[in-house]
Amino acid sequence: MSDAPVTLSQVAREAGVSLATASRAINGSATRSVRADLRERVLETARRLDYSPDPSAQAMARGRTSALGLVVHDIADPYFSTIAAGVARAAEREGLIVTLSSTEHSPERELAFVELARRQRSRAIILAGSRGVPPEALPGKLPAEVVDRLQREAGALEQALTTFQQAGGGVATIGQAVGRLPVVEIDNAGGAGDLARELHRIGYRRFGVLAGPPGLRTAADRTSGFLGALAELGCPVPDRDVVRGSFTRDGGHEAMTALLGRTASAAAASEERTPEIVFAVNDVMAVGAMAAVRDAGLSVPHDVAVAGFDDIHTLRDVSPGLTTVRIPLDEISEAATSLALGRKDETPAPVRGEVVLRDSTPGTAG
Amino acid sequence: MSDAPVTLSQVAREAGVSLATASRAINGSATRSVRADLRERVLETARRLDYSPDPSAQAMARGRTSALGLVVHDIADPYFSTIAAGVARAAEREGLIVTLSSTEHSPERELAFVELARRQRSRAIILAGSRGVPPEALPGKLPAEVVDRLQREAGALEQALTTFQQAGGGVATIGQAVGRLPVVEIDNAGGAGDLARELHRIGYRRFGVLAGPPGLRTAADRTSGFLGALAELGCPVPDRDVVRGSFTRDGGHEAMTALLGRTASAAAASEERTPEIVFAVNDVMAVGAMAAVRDAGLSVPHDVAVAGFDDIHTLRDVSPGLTTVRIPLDEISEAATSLALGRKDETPAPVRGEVVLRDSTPGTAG
DNA sequence: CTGTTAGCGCATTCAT
DNA sequence: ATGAATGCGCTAACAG
Repeated sequence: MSDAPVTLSQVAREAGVSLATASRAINGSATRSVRADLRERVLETARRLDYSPDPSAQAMARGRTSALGLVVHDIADPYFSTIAAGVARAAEREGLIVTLSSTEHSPERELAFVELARRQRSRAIILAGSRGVPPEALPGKLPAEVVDRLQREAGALEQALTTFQQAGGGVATIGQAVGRLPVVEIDNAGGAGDLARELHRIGYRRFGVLAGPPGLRTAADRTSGFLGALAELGCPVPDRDVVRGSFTRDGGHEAMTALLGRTASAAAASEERTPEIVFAVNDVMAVGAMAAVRDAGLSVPHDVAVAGFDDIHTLRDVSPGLTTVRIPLDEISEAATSLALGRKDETPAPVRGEVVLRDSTPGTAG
Repeated sequence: MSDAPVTLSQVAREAGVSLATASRAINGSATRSVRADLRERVLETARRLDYSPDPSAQAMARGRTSALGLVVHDIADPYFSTIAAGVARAAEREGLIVTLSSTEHSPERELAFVELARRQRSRAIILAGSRGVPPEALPGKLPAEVVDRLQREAGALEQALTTFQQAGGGVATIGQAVGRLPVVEIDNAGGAGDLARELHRIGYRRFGVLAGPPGLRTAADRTSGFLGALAELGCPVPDRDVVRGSFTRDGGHEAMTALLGRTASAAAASEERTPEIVFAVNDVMAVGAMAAVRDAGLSVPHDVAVAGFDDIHTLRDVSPGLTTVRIPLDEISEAATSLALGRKDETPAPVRGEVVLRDSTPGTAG
């Protein structure tokens, strides 16, 4: 019925107090305090008039909003949507509004959103799946142009985040660090190494890897951790069995299809070089890879075993169960929220995942 | 380096014009216009100073923000995250900021968010998975208390949305209508009926249904559409083979487990009444149900066939492929955004899904 | 402890 | 066509 929203001054007038008092009563000012009976009267009339503050006005007066920006590559990806759920829950508790940006893997959008968050004076911003220049460890040199572009993009992003932070905003990244900014780090290399050792222990020897795209540190770290551990075990993976694909379900499908095609033709010459197990650097890729195996008329794990990384929730429903490295996404997203909001002073220790063996890698004993 | 954001007045001063002129030059006022050379000068200095407007200030001056509110039950659910992706894409095109609320199935949060959107003067709000009082058609009477609560909740939600709309905000719901508010409707009953007829055609006769919870119209409509079509085909489903569960993956798992347990014990007495096929009212429930079948040591479709509804993306990776009713979620979420933004005058025709038969329901011919 | 006042950054009305 | 002035709703100095 009532069209125009109720304002604070209406409440104040109605309650017979000044604007300032009403504000303090409702908001509980840090410095000043309000007599109990007055506060009660204000609160009561506010309730009666169904008052609630205008966030824009508060933002202007305070110089900061109560918005929490969340940046993900693709909200439809279970990995990111799980993170989003955790962040949303934490934000709700803190009374913050979540503003979402699904960048669809575009560095430009990522950057634009960070800058928007700054001028909007968002309280904090959380970056999941952030980028970073790939370490040298990444197998296969990249063209100088590509490295150049990646560096430029990473630099711009870091610069924007730093500016945001200097303007008083909180920042946290999930996955791996961007510059020296706060991060809930995932020990990707360590987890992948653990996985490699475990798979080796249960008997696998001929490995393939579905690596991610250049420019994604997370992917690069997992790849190098995996390959490094195998090399130490005296079980190196030939370059030709490391196939790049995008960090998505379809990327996994394509990479696996390519690998299968290549090894099929090679099989005639020397059967020995067919990977008996393939590690995809994340679960959505692994799931796509499993589909590719099925599409090729083969079966997991009979013809080829598969392992992933992350342990996304939807894995409960894939069959056979996918061996992976469990990352506690819920905890991590909550931790990132706390970190971004300055609830924790220091950067927490890197999260090291836990290897979870399932039916997709039964081992070679049987 | 520069800490404080650049303001319009700084740009104006720097360009040697008044605040008003700068505003008009940058924003292109509706009524007034600006001389070309001046405008160019303003634009140039704005660019040079890296000016960008403060959304809160604009919101206050204009009386409306450029925020688009999105309400979903659970952002981690693939159904909703797909919708979110579509809405995010459309919003990006429109230059709007998406504010997300993952209500975790809480009517109170839903309501709170709608009210927040009003206070915040959001441009529009999109409600996915909205509630509604279940139609009488729903099998099994509900306790009067429950009906009462549901009605109260639905009424409050509709009231809040209507108020928001009267205050100038755009509204669209996805799924089924809330009152007379704009909606991109899904013909749930029709689609479920089509599915029932198709399954009947390929030979199935003994059906079970994993129905949703009371209070969810979408679930109720699908259930009644399915049961109604079967009744017309002379193939009614006994009440005992209609099991309720929550509208989630776990709900499907539990309901299927319950159904299997019940029929297992009943099987001793009369084998005939074991459902040969079970329809879960959405895909995530169906996927949970398939897991339950596996957990019981049985197999799909050999021991029991399964069908779902929605055709969520992640279905590509379940095996065997799940028969379902395909709903074009991408189109729908874009349509809903247009509708909420008033880009379309009239409510579009209800979307009727398309039955997609896959390996989970091979039929009884073989 | 309470009230008065001055902006926050911008769009817009009114004069010019 | 341009500029000066007003106010959006609220918080935070400043007085009392």
